[in-house]
Amino acid sequence: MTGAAEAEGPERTILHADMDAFFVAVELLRRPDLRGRPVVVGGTGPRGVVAAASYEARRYGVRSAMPTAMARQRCPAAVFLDGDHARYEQMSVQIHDIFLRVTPLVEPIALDEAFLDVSGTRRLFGPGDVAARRIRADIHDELGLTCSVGVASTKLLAKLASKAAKPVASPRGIAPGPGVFVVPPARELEFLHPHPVGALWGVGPVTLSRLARLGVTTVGELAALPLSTVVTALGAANGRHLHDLARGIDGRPVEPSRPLKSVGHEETFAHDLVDRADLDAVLVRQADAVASRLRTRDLVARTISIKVRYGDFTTLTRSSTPGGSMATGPALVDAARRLLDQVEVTPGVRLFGISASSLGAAGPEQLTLDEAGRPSWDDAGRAVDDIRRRYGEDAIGTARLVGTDGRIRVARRGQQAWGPHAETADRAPAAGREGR
DNA sequence: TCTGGGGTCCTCTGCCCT
DNA sequence: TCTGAGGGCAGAGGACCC
Repeated sequence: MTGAAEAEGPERTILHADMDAFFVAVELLRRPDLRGRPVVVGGTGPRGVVAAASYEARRYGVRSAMPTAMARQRCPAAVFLDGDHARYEQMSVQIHDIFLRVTPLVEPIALDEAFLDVSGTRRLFGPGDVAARRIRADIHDELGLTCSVGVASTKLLAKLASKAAKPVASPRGIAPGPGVFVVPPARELEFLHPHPVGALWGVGPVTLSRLARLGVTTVGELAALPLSTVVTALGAANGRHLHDLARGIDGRPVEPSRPLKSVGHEETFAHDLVDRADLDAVLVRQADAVASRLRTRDLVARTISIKVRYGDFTTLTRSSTPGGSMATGPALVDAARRLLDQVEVTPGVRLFGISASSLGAAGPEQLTLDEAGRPSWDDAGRAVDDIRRRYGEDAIGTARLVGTDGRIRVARRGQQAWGPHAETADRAPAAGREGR
């Protein structure tokens, strides 16, 4: 199967391109001295998690999403680096541009991976495996990064194929992967069915244990079960979907653009917060960031949700749809405060977050007679956005965003992507306690 | 070992209305 | 007038993805 010539036929040809240890690879571009060493990128603070590990670190059992503390135990010799989300975003844009040279049908899945539908580009670029090799070569030559590409007729198979194309790290060493892996249409089930059932998209720990109770451990075993049994165990929608996937049925198209459904910010604190005033400062900062991102995309929200996670990890959410649309910081703050009022904070809050949903396009607003002719909060918000674009994110903010050191602290997307930073671990309530 | 952040989608429940 | 069925919607929570 590996590297085999692509079969002829009317089938779709879908590529799944996935960068190898992406965040680590980007860091190695500026730290080439670390090549060949175990490197871990992620949150280096007390509650951080691993975002990516070099293959050298994976030999010691370090995996992404693992608590950093555990990674340090498994591989004390590793170099631990704070992630730089903004830099990965920049690099992701360049990768995306390379994908777009091959086909306009590119569906980004994450910063470092995407599906590409190349069914219609055979005349220009040749069969799928040839297009895949071209993408690999361009990314390597122009950006200095390596990626693995799976080629198949469906998204699921292409994704599994890209995994088969990757290097494999084990305690014995690192086995290089083929880089491109093709699943010919005639051999799809032969490839798919031996995979562990957890390899299916949508099978997490809970579904895995439910399937284990049915004696199912491989995709082939799931495919052999009657649909009714699967639906009883997993529910109608999920059961049907997974049963189809297990039989190689996956008609999901590559979707280049999907509308955004929600915009949110959440933050885990280095130490649990017990003071309502501290949480309020976080709430204002997050609402400010969410409002700014809504305005950037010309969106308004009808629903606001808050999320509270306590020290024992129990998590609750509260949401409301007050009527009318929200896109300004003050509107989001007011709505979120009303929700926070319903929640007990004294047990100690580990994580707090705000999310805006039921999004729609921003349009002309119906003003009251009192509001007409006066500058609105929306105008003020746009002015703030403009000043931040010109002079930096911390150039302006509400009084509530000013810290005890007099500096303005603004929440930014991905700023704290993998847990609280080590250097901010002891000053979690970042903003001051003055009112707005 | 002790569990991030930003999302999407699904299910269940309760309420309101017809 | 009361009651139940059923649809639509909001809210809460769970599961999953990278």
